[in-house]
Amino acid sequence: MEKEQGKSSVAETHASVFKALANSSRLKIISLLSRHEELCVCELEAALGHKQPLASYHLAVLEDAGLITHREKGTWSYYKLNEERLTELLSPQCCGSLLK
Amino acid sequence: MEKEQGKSSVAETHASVFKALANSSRLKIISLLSRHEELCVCELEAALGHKQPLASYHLAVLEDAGLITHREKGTWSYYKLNEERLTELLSPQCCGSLLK
DNA sequence: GACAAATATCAAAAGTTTTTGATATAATAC
DNA sequence: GTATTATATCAAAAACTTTTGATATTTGTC
Repeated sequence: MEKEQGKSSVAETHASVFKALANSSRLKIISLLSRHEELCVCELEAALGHKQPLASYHLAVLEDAGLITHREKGTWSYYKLNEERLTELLSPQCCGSLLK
Repeated sequence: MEKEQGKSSVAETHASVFKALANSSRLKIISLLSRHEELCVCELEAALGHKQPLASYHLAVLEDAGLITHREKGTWSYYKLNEERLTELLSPQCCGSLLK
């Protein structure tokens, strides 16, 4: 997905991260990744009960927001949580209930 | 606005708070309220450059999410930040750049 | 009580995000 | 090289959110 830039105000910058968090499937992905180090699309797809393009879409949104990263190995894509970014954003309490 | 209930999972509950935060006008309201103790709709409306119904709409979304409260005095409504709720949700770093 | 001001609420329009199904690409197994 | 599997991307449809303008309600002032 595009590395769209040009957001200006503090409010806009923050709003775009909260947008990425504002969806329960994406929060489930974050939670799954917090317990698994790395997961590929087909594992997440299965865990969420989503069709593959939908899983890929949510992963792209999260990656765009800098909340996850991925590496490719053959035809596989392994996604990984950017836990640092998340803990610099959310309170320990909130991380405690979201991650784990 | 309605006190809609029935959200189930942790992910859904969290997603609904992040939805409220996922909009730059609402983050501006939060920021304004963090420096003013209380503001009425017409002050926020002016500060944001919004029409009155739009300001009321965003305030209702924030209040629904438990991020602000209000009291009425005559025909006026004074809105106030629920700073506790915000600091239990967001990191000190994030509060630092959002509030103030 | 007529008038104006502050707010809420409503329904429709405009805009955005999510979901779907189809297709493309690349790697691996036969 | 054919088939299969994992993924991405696309365009259209469905769902949802935001914005608007109109109107209603309540309170305070003359």
